[in-house]
Amino acid sequence: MKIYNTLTRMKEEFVPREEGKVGIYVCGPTVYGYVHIGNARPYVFFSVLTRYLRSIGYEVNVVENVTDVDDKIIERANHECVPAAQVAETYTRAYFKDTSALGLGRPDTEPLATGHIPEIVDLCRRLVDAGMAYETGGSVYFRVEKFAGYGKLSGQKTDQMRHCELAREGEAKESPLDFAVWKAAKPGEPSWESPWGPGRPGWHIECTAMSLKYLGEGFDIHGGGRDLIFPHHENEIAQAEALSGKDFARYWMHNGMITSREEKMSKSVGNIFLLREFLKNYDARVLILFFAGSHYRSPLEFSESNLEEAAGQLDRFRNCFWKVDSVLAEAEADADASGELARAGQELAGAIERTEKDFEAEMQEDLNTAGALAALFGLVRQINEYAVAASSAGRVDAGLLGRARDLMAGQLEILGIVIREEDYAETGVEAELLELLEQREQARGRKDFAAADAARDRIEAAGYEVRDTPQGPRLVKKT
RNA sequence: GGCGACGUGGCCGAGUGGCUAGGCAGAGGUCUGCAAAACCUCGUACAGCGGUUCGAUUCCGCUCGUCGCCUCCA
Repeated sequence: MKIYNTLTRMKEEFVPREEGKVGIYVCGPTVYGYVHIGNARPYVFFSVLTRYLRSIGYEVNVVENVTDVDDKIIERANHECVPAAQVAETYTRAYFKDTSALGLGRPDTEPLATGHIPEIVDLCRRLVDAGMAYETGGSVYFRVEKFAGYGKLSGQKTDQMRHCELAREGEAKESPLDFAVWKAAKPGEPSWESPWGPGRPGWHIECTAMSLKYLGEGFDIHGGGRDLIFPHHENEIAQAEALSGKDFARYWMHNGMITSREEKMSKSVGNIFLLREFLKNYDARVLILFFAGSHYRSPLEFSESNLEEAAGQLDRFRNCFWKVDSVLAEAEADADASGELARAGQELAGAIERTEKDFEAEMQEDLNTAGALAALFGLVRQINEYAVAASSAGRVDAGLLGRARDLMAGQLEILGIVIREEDYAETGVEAELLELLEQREQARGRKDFAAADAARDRIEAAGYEVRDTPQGPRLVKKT
């Protein structure tokens, strides 16, 4: 398959380090607040990538970190007058809870920065020993000018950077470009013992340490949001490659930003929407479809109308599953079709083949989920068409229709969408509603449509749609 | 100032040197008492200006516009 590699700015054929195996490191959150929609995009996207790679036979190991010690966390803790560790713990727990609610499972390993202090200190020490970093005032800084490859990921040239010439208070860096790998602790800050006195990791070093620990030098894919390219990922590369001289990661994948009101969703702009709030109002799958509807590298506008559109797509899939189940339940199984049904069957068989091929081709092309989705909708149409023919013929090629449904379900699952019977099933409906439905039928029988509609309104108020089919009225749960 | 991306029909959003994206909304039709669901038909779009080409929305250049990064950020 092809993957766009930020490092080379090209789509490249994906060749893993070790045949059949893929190691992926994704930059997870810094836990100083609740996860917002923008944070959710990489989480969702890299889970799609993972499932896709597994579906084509790779053994995938995904590591997604949690940075639970950082300036932002300390800032927030000071602001709220609570220990930093408490802030980190609160939001780490919330992060697991909120993202789990997306129903996408978990990465294989989710290491915490604070659980890897020895590895981080060791990395810092080796950088100092190699002359790539230096200690001053209890902090350790990376000597950017000593690393020739600096800027290769972001395309930044060190001499062109617009940087603050003034060192911040307490910083005595040799060059403004240098960045902290270890920060001396100020009173009251969380700290760990180190050869340079009590301190804590700088931002960036935790990702280098943990990715190397869990995936090793030269692992396959490193991912995260575009906004991490510089300085975060650039610095990760510097820290790792300054020591080994070897490539740190082979492919760098970056998702585009979620925007809101045409601007990047970020706390500083004040246009964030929390994932937990979203999930109160929408099905998680609406968000997943919303993301899948555009290419992962493109910016994507988070808006009510765009979400409604995704919700409509979810409904379309759901209705298709409902129709398949209805037909399989109500039509007589008969693989020997003739006439109209035979023709529809042939078209469906063709659609199955085509969808399989198209979906695959789209995913192979740098995970073009929007194209893959389009392929799926083509299958939906063909399934619906077949269902109409089968329903009116009263016969169905159950094997064929079942294959179509399984293909649809399997591909949707790769994208992160699972549609279950309970999403539309009539089972478990309260007797009262069935009673109302019966009343409606009787009213319709005597052409008392006012009464029939009143009964339907009450059913709908209870959360069900009434769909009249050739086999009689059916109830379908509303979304 | 430097680096990078993008500008597609009413909206969202793929893609391509010549051949239907898809979804939503809209119009008409089929079915239906109505509705819902579904199916059928309908829109000939690619910011502007040049250039390359037999032919460009697709390649190149310029202009305009939007956005991201260069500071914390998914």
